[in-house]
Amino acid sequence: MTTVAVTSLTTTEAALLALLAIEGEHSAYDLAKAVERAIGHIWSPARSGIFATLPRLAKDGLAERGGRRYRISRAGRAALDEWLETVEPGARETVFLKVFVGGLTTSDVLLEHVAQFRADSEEQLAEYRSIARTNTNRGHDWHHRHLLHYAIDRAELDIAWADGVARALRRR
Amino acid sequence: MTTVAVTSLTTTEAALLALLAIEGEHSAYDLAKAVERAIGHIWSPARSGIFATLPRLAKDGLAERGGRRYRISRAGRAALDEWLETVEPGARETVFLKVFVGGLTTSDVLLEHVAQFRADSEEQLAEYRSIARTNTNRGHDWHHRHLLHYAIDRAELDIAWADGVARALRRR
DNA sequence: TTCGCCATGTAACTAGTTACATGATTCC
DNA sequence: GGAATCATGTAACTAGTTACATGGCGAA
Repeated sequence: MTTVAVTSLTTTEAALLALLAIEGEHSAYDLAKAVERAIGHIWSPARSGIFATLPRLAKDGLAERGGRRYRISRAGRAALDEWLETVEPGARETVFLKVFVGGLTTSDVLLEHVAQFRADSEEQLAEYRSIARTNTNRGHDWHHRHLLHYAIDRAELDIAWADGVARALRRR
Repeated sequence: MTTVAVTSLTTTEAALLALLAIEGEHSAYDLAKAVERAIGHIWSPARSGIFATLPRLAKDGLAERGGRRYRISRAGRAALDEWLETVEPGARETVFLKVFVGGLTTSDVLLEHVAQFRADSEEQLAEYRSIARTNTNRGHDWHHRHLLHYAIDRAELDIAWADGVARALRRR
């Protein structure tokens, strides 16, 4: 009988595994540089966090260490795949990250993420619209209204983005 | 010679002080309800965090405790005012919070926050546009491009919002 | 040769969370 | 009078941060 560790990845762990999967073997320092250049616009762990996370990945068997360099292991790739394929409602930031490293998975998986993102945004939009109907525009409501408008525009932007990405994915 | 504690407020502390300033005396439980109803759309501490924070505010002299109820103290109001008036670059979420409770400060202060927010967004927009020019749309760049478009649209939305809020504030 | 920056980490802290515990109240 | 739910908290954990330490190595 084998025991399977079902500990799911933190976002930082997933992002680093994804980087290792994309860019191959790297040292912590190099990964920190790589983060700063690219993925950091989406997910940006502190340099010290990278140095702390990589040995943990190695200890857990998700990465292999050779000297100061790390590369993703077979188990790490499996964990990463599971993370990539797990759709969860309300996880907006991780959807962005998953699309960013979307080359590591299939269009079908990405479509599921995008669909969930769209559904979440629709829900938010409905809620904000409902709040807007009760806004009196007097007193503190005057200020709140600006944020409501922003939230509504933002939700609409999110929906349009989701639709655009979905169309592009299906066209592939 | 007097010693002044210059410990600045955490976002949760500021949000709770602002709620106390707006809604008057409340218990932790009532504040948790109030958070859920309104300000929670912008800043949403866990219920247990509220229970933990209020006694700390009282200990620090920023709130006065009567039984289980708290109200903001003179020192608390001063700390809140300073928080409200402190403009810092790149603090997007707190700008939303400050606008939300904007009735506690002046239009001039809010205009400064909004101007900083706009400047931050312009900077982001320029950076993302510059990245977009180097995007090849091949391989991983194909995926990155979707996020770049989103980031650009988002920055443009932010700028338009800042302009709209600024106009409204000046019209008051 | 010494000054500074590159590369690699560690230790302490922070702001928050989830999960649990427990007395008081209300409803059937 | 027992069950649910309200009201109030605490303890342990988490994912991250900032600030500091330190050895090597290249340039003036």
